[in-house]
Amino acid sequence: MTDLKTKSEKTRDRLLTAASRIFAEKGYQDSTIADICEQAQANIASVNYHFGDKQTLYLEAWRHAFNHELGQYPPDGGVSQQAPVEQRLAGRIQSLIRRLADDDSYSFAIIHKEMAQPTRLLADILEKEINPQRQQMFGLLRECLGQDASEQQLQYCHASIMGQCFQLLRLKQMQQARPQRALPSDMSDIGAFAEHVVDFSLAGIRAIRSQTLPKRIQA
Amino acid sequence: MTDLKTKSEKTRDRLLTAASRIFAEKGYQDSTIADICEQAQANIASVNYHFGDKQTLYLEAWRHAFNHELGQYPPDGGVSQQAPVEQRLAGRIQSLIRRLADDDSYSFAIIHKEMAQPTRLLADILEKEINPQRQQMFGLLRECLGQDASEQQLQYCHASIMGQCFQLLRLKQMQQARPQRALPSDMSDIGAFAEHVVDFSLAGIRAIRSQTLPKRIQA
DNA sequence: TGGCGATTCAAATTTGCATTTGACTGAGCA
DNA sequence: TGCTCAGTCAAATGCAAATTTGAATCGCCA
Repeated sequence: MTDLKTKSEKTRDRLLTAASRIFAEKGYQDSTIADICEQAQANIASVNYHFGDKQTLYLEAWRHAFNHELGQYPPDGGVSQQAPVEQRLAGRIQSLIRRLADDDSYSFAIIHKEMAQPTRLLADILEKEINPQRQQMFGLLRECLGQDASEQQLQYCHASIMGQCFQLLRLKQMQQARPQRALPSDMSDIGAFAEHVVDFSLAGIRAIRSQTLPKRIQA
Repeated sequence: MTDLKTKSEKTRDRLLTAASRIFAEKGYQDSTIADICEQAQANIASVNYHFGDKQTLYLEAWRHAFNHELGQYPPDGGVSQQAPVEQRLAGRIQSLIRRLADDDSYSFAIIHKEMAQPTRLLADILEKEINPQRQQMFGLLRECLGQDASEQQLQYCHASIMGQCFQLLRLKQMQQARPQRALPSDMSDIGAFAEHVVDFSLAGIRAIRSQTLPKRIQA
């Protein structure tokens, strides 16, 4: 890791790391500064010293997690721009799922919590960081579905894909929330699940597409 | 509505109704007893009198919502037991989506919040109430996927379907959380979305099934 | 009518947390 | 050696929200 100059930077860094982990695990409200500081081996007052308040720590922690994950998960999944569109979509889905499944990737887990219990604190950041990715996804879907696809069909297919991806987060979360109980689902083989979502979704998209085409003939 | 005998039952009922709505909207932590009592036109102390504490109110409110929805949304979606299995699965998915979309159905919205921010308070109830429905779903999926489908494939398909259904809740939630901003998705036509999920999912399931069959030939 | 258990109420108490304070530490430097 | 200043610390403060209390009220029935 990049070695840091002063002791304060080390503490600040530990705070950000612990905060992103705990915010991802419990959400903004349920996370306490005391807990974060304890896990970061820092004093309670260090949050105030380094960040001013809990809200700023939240924002900075998300940014910290997000930047940390940048590059590690290219949005295109490493698939060439020249590849067929379904392959590019597949790469994108796989990359997203791997990122969501990564126990050290907190930015999406925080978003997940934020969507369930909006604090509105991240709203601006999300708009700026997530919307571009969303638009790229829409572009791929438009290609897959054909030019006759309606805006609604695009949105629905997007929802179908994202819903499956986030379901993974939900199941992960539930598992870690109750260690003793029998697991409702085994999501340990992420690669297999990612492939499943790709196969399932591409089949779904082709079905929607083939519904759309006949309309053209009828018209 | 069923007329209630005593005034206390009325207050108790108003508390349960208000509580289930507010817990569904904000989750356990973010809901305050003061808010619930205000909306139920009851005194702060009435929660303590009727339920003892906030946790018990939470449990009772979920039960109240769940019972209230019983019958309104038959799990089979009104499709005959003799219908082809894909049709029965379709009915089930549609029924689930309509229920999730219903602004007056709180039990699933509370579950949704509970999954994102587990309080563990509902764990036992959920196990008892939800697992049967889950098992029925697995039965249908097993039929659709064929006898050669693995347990993992079943779980993955289940996750794909439930993920899409819950995505609707997520989007609804986000919409009501930020009134002014441009909507990320238009989910106003629930019937259309329900049909989309059915078409998308059945196509996905058939694709998984056709992957499975060849294994048998190879063997 | 008067008494009594069931409810309701406003006000007090307690709790859990974020935030603030002011004293302490230690490294760098003249 | 003594000054400065970024960081650290334990303890105090403040506040919002849950919980408790005890007095007031209601509805019913002897």
